[in-house]
Amino acid sequence: MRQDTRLSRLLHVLLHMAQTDAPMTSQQIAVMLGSNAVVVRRIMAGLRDGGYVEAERGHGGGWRIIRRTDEITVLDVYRSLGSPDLFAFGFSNPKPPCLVEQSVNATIEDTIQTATTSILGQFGALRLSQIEAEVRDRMPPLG
Amino acid sequence: MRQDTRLSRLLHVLLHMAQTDAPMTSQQIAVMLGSNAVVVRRIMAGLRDGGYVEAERGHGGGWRIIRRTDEITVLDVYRSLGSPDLFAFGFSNPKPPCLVEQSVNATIEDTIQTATTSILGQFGALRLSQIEAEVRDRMPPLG
DNA sequence: GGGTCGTGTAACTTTACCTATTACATGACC
DNA sequence: GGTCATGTAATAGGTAAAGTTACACGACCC
Repeated sequence: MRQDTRLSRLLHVLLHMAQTDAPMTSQQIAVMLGSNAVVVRRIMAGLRDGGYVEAERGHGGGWRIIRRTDEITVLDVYRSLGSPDLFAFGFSNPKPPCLVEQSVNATIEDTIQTATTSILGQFGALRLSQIEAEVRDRMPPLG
Repeated sequence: MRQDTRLSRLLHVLLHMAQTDAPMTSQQIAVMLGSNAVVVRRIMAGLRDGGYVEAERGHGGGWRIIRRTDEITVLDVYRSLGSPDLFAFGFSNPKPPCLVEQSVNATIEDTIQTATTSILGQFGALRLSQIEAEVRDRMPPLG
């Protein structure tokens, strides 16, 4: 199954936007992501509606981050995407008449529930500023 | 993203097979799952190769479970499917030159790693017999 | 041994969803 | 007014599971 890469793309974009004051155009971002300007605008729409970024049109326009990186968590970004499915597996029939299938569903559901709590908990605890700090760790020393 | 329902289907089938001595044909199973006999044979192939079920051809043939339900874990069934991806999200470029993207990937990877451990741990601890017990809990009392 | 029933598999189609592309309207600046 | 940029609809592409068709192989029954 093809994976949804929007979350990691958005994080990538936001961190770059945080590094500069100048607005970035969708086209610039698209090149950075190896993607397409329209795709970029599409996935940025949620962040704009969530109040994390701003878009200006015309000459000198583009996208700008309008919150500090310690005010945005990975969970915020995930929610801006509309909280897409986290898991690649699930069950076909949500309300089966068969008791056996009900139990199987309950079992899978329980696992998914536990893992969801774990993942969203991690996302919620992770601020963009922490990823920024990790970037600095990866930077080779200057001079 | 469409979800992979093979795991829950296999569990469902195995538990029904454990309830009877007579072999079940792919067609019977397909009706049970609201699916197709060829699809059933396809997803059962891994269980057969893993030594959990046996298939006999011809008159009176079909699928039979050849292990006790307390000898099979959900993890075994999952592995029989070839350990498919658990998560619907991921990153596009596994080895990006960009330091920022590297950090984002590491962050996502860390979350996925933690959640994978949690999920596979739960799968490994869950025997089919435990799901059977849950089915009994759901049964209305007799008489 | 021919007929029927069942698995085993290959090949193709369908389905669903993210991704990519095209096209065009709208707004902002020079 | 022209150009640059976002906003969005409409359409095509890519991928993987699910569904379908077709047929070979093997086992049982008469």
